[in-house]
Amino acid sequence: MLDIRRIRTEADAVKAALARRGIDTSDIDRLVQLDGRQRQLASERDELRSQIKAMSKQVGLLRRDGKAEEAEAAQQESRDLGDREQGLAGEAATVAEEIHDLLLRVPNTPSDDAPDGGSDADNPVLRVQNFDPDSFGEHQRIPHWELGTRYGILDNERAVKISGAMFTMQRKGGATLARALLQYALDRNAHRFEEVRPPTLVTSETLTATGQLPKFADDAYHLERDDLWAIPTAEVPLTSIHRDEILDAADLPMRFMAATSCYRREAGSAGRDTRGMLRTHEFDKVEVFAYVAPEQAEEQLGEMLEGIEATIADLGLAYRVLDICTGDMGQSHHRSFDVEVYAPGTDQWLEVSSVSWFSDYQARRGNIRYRPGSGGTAMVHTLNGSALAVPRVWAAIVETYHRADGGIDVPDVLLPYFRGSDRIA
RNA sequence: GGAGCGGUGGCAGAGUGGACGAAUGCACCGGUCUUGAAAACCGGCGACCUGCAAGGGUCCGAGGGUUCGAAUCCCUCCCGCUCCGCCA
Repeated sequence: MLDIRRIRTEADAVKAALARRGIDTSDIDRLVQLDGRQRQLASERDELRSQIKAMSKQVGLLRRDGKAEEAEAAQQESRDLGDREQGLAGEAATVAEEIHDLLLRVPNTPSDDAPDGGSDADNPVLRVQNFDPDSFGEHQRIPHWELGTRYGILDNERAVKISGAMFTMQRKGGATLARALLQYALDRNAHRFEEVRPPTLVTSETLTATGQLPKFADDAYHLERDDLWAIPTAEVPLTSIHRDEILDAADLPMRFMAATSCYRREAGSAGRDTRGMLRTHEFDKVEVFAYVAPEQAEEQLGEMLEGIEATIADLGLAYRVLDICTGDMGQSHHRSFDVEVYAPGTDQWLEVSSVSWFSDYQARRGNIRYRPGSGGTAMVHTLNGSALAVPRVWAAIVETYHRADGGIDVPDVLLPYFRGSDRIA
């Protein structure tokens, strides 16, 4: 969430920044108004409390000195002050609640560097790598779900029987490929990031810190009896590792990575990309994450993007990098880049990674601070990126590595994970 | 799930209705001493809100309640430990 002090002192600048997302900014006006009222109420209450405290001390002294009548009078006066204070407290609680609810729903302000735009159609393509459209043969122009069925490495029919629509199951070399990709991505990043196996069922507080709650509750799986949520990405538990803590500046940046299953209800997506495994309710992903001091954020962002590009490039896949525009950014994002791989079978660019800088938006929601050299405490910045989202990379590999004479090769960098085989199928 | 015991500052740990935001120790920071360091000694040392400042206010797991006054009493919940049950 945004800093209420920033909203108070720079309301116009905040509104201008949010307007670049193409959203209504009347919430900011309302927040400024509520904030003024809250501050007024707080100062009145502080004054009353101060009087009550002084009065109570006097009561104690009077009673000790045996002056019962005077003590009784002071008690009565203190009671009256207490009643007034109660009234103010009630109003203050109402105002505080409205402020909190509003703040949780106001999105992050985009970075000045983020390009303007209204939708994903406006995202500038920063670069295209390894891509030559004429290099693909007819045998590579077959969608992965056809190849998957042909070679028995994808069995979605049975996945649907087991779990319903939009679930997927890989078998044999296809299953090996999915697991190999996870291990490959972890190994690629192990020199920079601490490996973590976090819980994948989390509390509402955890899901609120990253921004999925309260606005996007419908997108997540909820286990009602236990009030737990299935994570949509490892970003969720990783961000909450140090929630409600104050970090030592010397420890920053702190970097974590995790391979987890991710669960998404994907409401409203039926009918598009539902074949194969491009869009499913459950998939595996390796996520990289960092807590940094604000001045370290841009460098960390560049480093993450670079690492992710190298991971994809070394798999021998064509990819491109998009600079996400203000109209397409997620609620919590301050700056964001997408990496898309080229899937020849369907002639599509598939989003396999999103590298994002959240400024202090998530840190404030999760109360994650550090002690800067200047003294006191300040909010950290958080960043994360998908190091490798398995299903779409799986699809691109199966299509790209399909041989003209039949069979599917293992990309060189994955050979160590294939038990001596050099064939996926 | 049942029974018992707990939850206090970075850590350990006192405090069971009245000057407690909280003793003490450790850790940490500054200083004295020393060629340097250690030791010793002196001083400092929580977070947050508000205010130009002086100051005022909030926070002892969370939320409610009793009281003139709550870390302290009562209720609910959460978490931890021990034992039992169950279990990969």
